[in-house]
Amino acid sequence: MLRLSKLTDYATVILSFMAKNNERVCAAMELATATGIALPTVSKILKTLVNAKVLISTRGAKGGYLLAAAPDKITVATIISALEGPIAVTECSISQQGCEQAAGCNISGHWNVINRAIYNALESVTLADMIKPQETLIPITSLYRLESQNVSQ
Amino acid sequence: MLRLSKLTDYATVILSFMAKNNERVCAAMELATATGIALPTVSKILKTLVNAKVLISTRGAKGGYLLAAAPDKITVATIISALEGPIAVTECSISQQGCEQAAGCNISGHWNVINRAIYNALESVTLADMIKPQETLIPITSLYRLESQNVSQ
DNA sequence: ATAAATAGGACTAAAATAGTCCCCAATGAA
DNA sequence: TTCATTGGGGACTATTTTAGTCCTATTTAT
Repeated sequence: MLRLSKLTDYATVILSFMAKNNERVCAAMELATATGIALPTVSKILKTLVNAKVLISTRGAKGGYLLAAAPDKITVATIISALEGPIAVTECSISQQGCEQAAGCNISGHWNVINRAIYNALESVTLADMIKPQETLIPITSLYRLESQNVSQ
Repeated sequence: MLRLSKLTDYATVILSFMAKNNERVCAAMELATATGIALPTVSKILKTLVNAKVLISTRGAKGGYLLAAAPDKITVATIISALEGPIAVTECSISQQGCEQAAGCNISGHWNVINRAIYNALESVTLADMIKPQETLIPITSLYRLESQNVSQ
């Protein structure tokens, strides 16, 4: 299914909330309450996002978290790679030395083409896009074509 | 990292081998030997691919597996959805009823746009492409841009 | 000082994935 | 017609990954 982890999903929810409250420092506790995600989990995600420089943190009383850039400068690709590491579909695309079966495997170049296409798709959507009303963005026909895929499974 | 499961990776290796030996029936045992993947695992993957109609099987002595279509008609999207189910990045994109937090969540439409872009990328590469020599397909510049992403992790 | 926050990391629990095995069904050949 | 060969289906186990929690240290406003 080419799944994103739950934590990444949570991260987009948290960041969307923050983007709507742009320029305001939010404490972890506030974000947990607002999103309904447990505090320790929110906290873990926020720390990761700080390390990836998506957020800036302030310690101490009245501290909290703030977006490190404007919502239209933060892409989905950035968020995903912050939580999951490099955006690539196979192990061998990440480490340059390839897999054990490197000798018999001539297909890594093709995965790179695929990875690049996926990366471009993720790079083209920003946090600002995500908080826009969605009606402007769904071409109904595309949903139908996606669903017809599901049938084969 | 947006990972594909190992089984899917194996499937591409197995199918690539079969594509190179197109029109020849291959037994599971032969494929296991050729790819270095354990027989029970190969067998499991082959069964899945038969169910998804990517392969056709023949039982009994001299039986085995055959591609159900020409290599240039079998896309990577087909292979991936055979093994992993619908190609979508979030749970909520699959079931139409959305997640528990549906009320507060306005972003599913945006995931659909992303899913579609990814699906198109995967649909545009076929098994025939994958067995071509890879030199013809890697634009070096794209690799550099992909690597610069990895740094942030 | 003290209370309110984040930082870092260890740890546990739960879930998904990978891998194996067994018994059945089909088929071709001796 | 019997037997070796090959796939079909599914249960089961082990492993790995992911999710989630918790503890202690550090920072800072009041």
